[in-house]
Amino acid sequence: METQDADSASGFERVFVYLRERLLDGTLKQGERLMAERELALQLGVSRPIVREALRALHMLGIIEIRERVGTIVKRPDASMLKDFFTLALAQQADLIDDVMEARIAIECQAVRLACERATIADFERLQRALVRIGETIDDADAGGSADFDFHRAIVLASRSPTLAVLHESMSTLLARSHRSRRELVQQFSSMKSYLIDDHKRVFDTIVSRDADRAEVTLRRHFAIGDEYRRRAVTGEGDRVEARSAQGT
Amino acid sequence: METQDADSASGFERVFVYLRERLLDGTLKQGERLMAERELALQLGVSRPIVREALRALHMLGIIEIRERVGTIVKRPDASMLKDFFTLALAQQADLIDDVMEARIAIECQAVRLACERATIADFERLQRALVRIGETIDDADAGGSADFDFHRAIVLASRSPTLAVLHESMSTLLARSHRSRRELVQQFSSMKSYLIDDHKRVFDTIVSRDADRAEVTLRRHFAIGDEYRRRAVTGEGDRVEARSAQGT
DNA sequence: TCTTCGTTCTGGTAAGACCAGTACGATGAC
DNA sequence: GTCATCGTACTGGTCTTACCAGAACGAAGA
Repeated sequence: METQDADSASGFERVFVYLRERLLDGTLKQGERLMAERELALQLGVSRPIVREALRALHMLGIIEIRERVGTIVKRPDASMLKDFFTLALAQQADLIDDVMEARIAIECQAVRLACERATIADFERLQRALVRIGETIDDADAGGSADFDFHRAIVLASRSPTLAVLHESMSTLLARSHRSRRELVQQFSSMKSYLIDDHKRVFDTIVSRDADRAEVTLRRHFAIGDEYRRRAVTGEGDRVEARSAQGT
Repeated sequence: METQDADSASGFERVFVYLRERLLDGTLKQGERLMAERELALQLGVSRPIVREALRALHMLGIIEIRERVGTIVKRPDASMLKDFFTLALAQQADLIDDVMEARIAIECQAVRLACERATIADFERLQRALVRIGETIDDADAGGSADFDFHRAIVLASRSPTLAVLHESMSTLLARSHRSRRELVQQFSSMKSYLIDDHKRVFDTIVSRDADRAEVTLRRHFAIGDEYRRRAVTGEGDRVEARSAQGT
């Protein structure tokens, strides 16, 4: 007697839309518990499995949290599902990685600008720590890649932007892998060690100086140089070219 | 006799992980159909509703497509669920909108750079069309906001980056609303008309000139000016200030 | 007042069934 | 032999009923 008007749409759609509307119009607020599955099913005139499908869908969206034997509550939105998405999407479309890297550059370049405005002492310290670790792990591809990644993440965190952070984090799986493989080039190009250390230091300095424009330029150049190394590795130019470029820089 | 071996994880988790692995290791490729729900349930030793939950979850991730009475197929990854996410996330955290706007700026600034490298004639034409529409709809908040949005979307499309496009698109709901509300300021600030027309034109010109650095600077300034108008509107400065600023610019 | 216990509620899952279209092979007409 | 038609098997969509185990919470007892 309550839901037969909501025809046309499938059961799942009905439940999903119903819940979405409740979330959008503020009827369901963060931290609140929503109806029990059974009650929801009864009220919407669908079966419980259908309700569960809709809840699972919202759960994947990072909007609700399903606590076993407790209930379903609205949680702080969390885009961690993007991680799964990027990972799976990449598996289907391997060529996507360069594309994602471009998006990552977008995120970080904006982040470094905001970081110049908003970074706190704690952010500086985190950046500093990452910087030190980059120096310490310069000869270790694994730890080095991890340190490199931490530095870049520290930049994003320093931007104090949850959205940028979550987007960056979503790409982390890919980024981490990329950082690591780039680190393996260190064996090939001896000048890379100083590049890795000095260039990150430069980026750090510009953030400390709070000059957004220069920070972005520096970071872009940092990416460009890294790309250049990778390009050279692909085209087969090795140590020989290395010597020249080392003094050229 | 079927499930006790698959320990620890819940039924849903088992199915989800199973499918994810298949997708990651290439066993399931794009366009392929996966097992029927019943068969999947039988093989994994879970009930069909559980299988359906997992399929629904993957569907939300934009990885698979469920065709009624036909089957479930692996499709080209599609991040359109981000739209739902941002919309719902914003409803829960209204303060997130400025944050999302910053992410949007990140996307567009990178996009405009790439557009300078990659834009085709078709992209220029699309930008041009949007530009014309901005001029035509300058007095209409609705159509004007839409035209404005189209222009910015055209920039992202010109970047030829699927990832940037999908991220931008995900924020479209919020952006569209924001563009519209900004357009209402036109009534308040007469100088906004020329700003809207000239500034977009300037951005367009820099893209045509394929000067990435200048394009980004121009676009950033474009955003900054828009922000400035909004700031003034919030602080209550209206037409009075307007006259001065008009000649000041 | 604090502890303990048990009822109740909750999510997790299973199993079986029916519906309505789709896909496709078999059958029949031409 | 070719083509149109027709069944039938299969598929997803959904409902129903039922049981489990742990959490929550109030009542009863120490």
